Amino acid sequence: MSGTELNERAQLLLKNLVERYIRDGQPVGSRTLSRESSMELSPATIRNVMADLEDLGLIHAPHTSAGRIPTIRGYRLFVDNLLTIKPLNKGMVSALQKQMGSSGDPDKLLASASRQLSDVTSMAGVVMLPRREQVSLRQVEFLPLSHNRVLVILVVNEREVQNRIIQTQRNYSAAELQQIANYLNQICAGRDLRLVRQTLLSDMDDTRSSMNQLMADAIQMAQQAFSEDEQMGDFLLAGQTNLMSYEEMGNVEKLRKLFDAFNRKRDILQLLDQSLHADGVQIFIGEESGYEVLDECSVVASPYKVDGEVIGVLGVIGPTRMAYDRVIPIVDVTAQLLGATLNQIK
Amino acid sequence: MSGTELNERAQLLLKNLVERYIRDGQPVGSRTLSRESSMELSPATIRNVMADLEDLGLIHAPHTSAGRIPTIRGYRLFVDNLLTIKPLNKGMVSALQKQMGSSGDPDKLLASASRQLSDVTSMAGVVMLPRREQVSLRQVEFLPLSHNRVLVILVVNEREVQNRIIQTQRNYSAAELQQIANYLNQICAGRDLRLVRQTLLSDMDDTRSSMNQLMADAIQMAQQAFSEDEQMGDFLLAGQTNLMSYEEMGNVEKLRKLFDAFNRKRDILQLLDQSLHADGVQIFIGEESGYEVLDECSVVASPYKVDGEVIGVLGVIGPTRMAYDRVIPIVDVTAQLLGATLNQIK
DNA sequence: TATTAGCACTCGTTTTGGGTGAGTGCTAAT
DNA sequence: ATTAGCACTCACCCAAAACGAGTGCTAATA
Repeated sequence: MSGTELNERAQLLLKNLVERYIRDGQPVGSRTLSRESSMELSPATIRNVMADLEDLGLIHAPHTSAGRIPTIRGYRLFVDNLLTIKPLNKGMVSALQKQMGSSGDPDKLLASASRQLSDVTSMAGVVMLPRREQVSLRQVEFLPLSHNRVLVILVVNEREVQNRIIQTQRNYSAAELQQIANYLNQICAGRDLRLVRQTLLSDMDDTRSSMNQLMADAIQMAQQAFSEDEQMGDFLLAGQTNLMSYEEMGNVEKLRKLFDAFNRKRDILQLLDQSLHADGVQIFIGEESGYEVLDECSVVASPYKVDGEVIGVLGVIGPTRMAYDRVIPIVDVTAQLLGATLNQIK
Repeated sequence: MSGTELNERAQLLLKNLVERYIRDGQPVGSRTLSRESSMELSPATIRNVMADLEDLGLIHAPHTSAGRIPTIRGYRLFVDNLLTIKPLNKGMVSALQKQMGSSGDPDKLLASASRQLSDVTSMAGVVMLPRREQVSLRQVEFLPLSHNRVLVILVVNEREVQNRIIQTQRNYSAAELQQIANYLNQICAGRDLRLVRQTLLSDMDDTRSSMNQLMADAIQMAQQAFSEDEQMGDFLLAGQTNLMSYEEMGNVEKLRKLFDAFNRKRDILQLLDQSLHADGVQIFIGEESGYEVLDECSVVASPYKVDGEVIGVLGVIGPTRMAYDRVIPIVDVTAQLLGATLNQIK
């Protein structure tokens, strides 16, 4: 019984313990477990087994005379080996399907997916926006504003519209700007934005003298207009407030730190990034994530694909004590549905 | 002493009481007030006055043997008649000025203003986005997508870019779309979007037969593209998490309701709307706002103007017990700075 | 040898109750 | 009109006691 291996009985007991604890949040003792678990064992026997489980660091007692609760390692073992996942029933799937809607707008879809995740799980839903590793320029347009400023509209990746405002040396007329845009569209359309920037840079040196002024201006303007976007990825979060109802979040100070992390975005993004190249559902339990603010949270995440290629990650953030058997398939299915729906409107 | 009028002494006492309570959050008793207030009065006398103030509903005691705290009406009287506002020192103003920055982008400005409000006051800062009562169309552009869908880019109000995706009857080539856009730009540019929609509607009936197919298509497309935006106003909120540190928000359930209201947006918008046509700083104390979630909050708001015309509202949301003498000028000045800065880059 | 009953023990939680102190309202004296 | 004096209230703190869920260990049992 000692050593590092777990016999079947111990595993089953651990499973029961974790399930019970997830159900009602109280430390579970030997008596309870004896009644609960299908096998007929006296509390005393169970106590012996639990002592072993504690030695292995899978459960621990918050104080001497309390029942046991799973440790992070306990949850891990549970999730990896012991969990029996409840497949979603058909109705559920098609409800999700329907509710996702199919508005032509991908942004709306992503938002709807994150809301759905949060609604269905009563936790926080998160959808990481597709990373635009390479952004291919489709079209650029310039409109004059007052005070030597120009409104730049970029259409990239076939369908995304960005706009920014740049400062110019002098006032350009609408016609001049049109000409400049035409020129840039000619040489840039369909090409990657980064490449374009490099090309322009060398172009400028090469042919500085040989170009007419307008062309030179065009290139200068493009430098500004195409400047690095700088925005590290982004994500949509829904249902943060759901997290406020869990007693493990009763501590307002912790809650605040968590919400601050959501606003800061960076940590959450880095974490989600880790699931980007995994396949299938990934689970980070408590401190495993490596981020202190997520100490008492678990993250269930899955990449979603369009055309067989991963373009983003979605998932759920909630307390460590969550119904993994229900949440995992929900995240899984939502990722698939989102992928499929995005595929349709591609 | 009885009746509904307050003599000078009672007012001064109330002022001291509110100031003291705002400073350290404890119910304040007669002894404290006797020491604190400059006039020489024994605690007993002060108790008599306080009894009167209580009868008038300006203060109340949380329990028999505690000091008094201001009621909503007490705060109101204090804010309206008793408050001595600390003007901001020059350094503060120019610091705000500088920090607001002057990036050409109005959106960034608004965001920066709300962040600033929250940083400086340690509460939540809010900036209501300019209402686009009438949106004048500057330019429209169509780009073909797959599956009979078209990406529409609208430039309205000289500088704002909107984009949406519409579904069409058949596939149009880029050239066709270009033609349609040209046609629409000709007849619509510079005009109000609502008017345009109406005009198109009647045009369609009038001249159905006389037009060529493409024109008819154009009008149909415009119907979709210009369809009512539907988005009720919007606002930018910063520093919500600041609110989590106030003990009056210790109650997580209340906090959750408040945050939900922030997400719902509607209530907050309606409240801010009320300040839209007021001039100068407006203050809603506790339940005065009429929204239950704001029971223990006050809102200090001010409209901001461009070109002498009010285009939005900004302000601060925090606990009822806030330093009004400091917050009011901050909101006031920020509104003016924001207006001025927007004016510059108009 | 594995299981179990029994038992002393631990320790968080709840209850009780006295003491303290800040603050009150009332009354009578100034 | 103001104030001193006084009895009273009540949240808060602290310690002791009662409680009870659960434990580890040991010895008996199948």
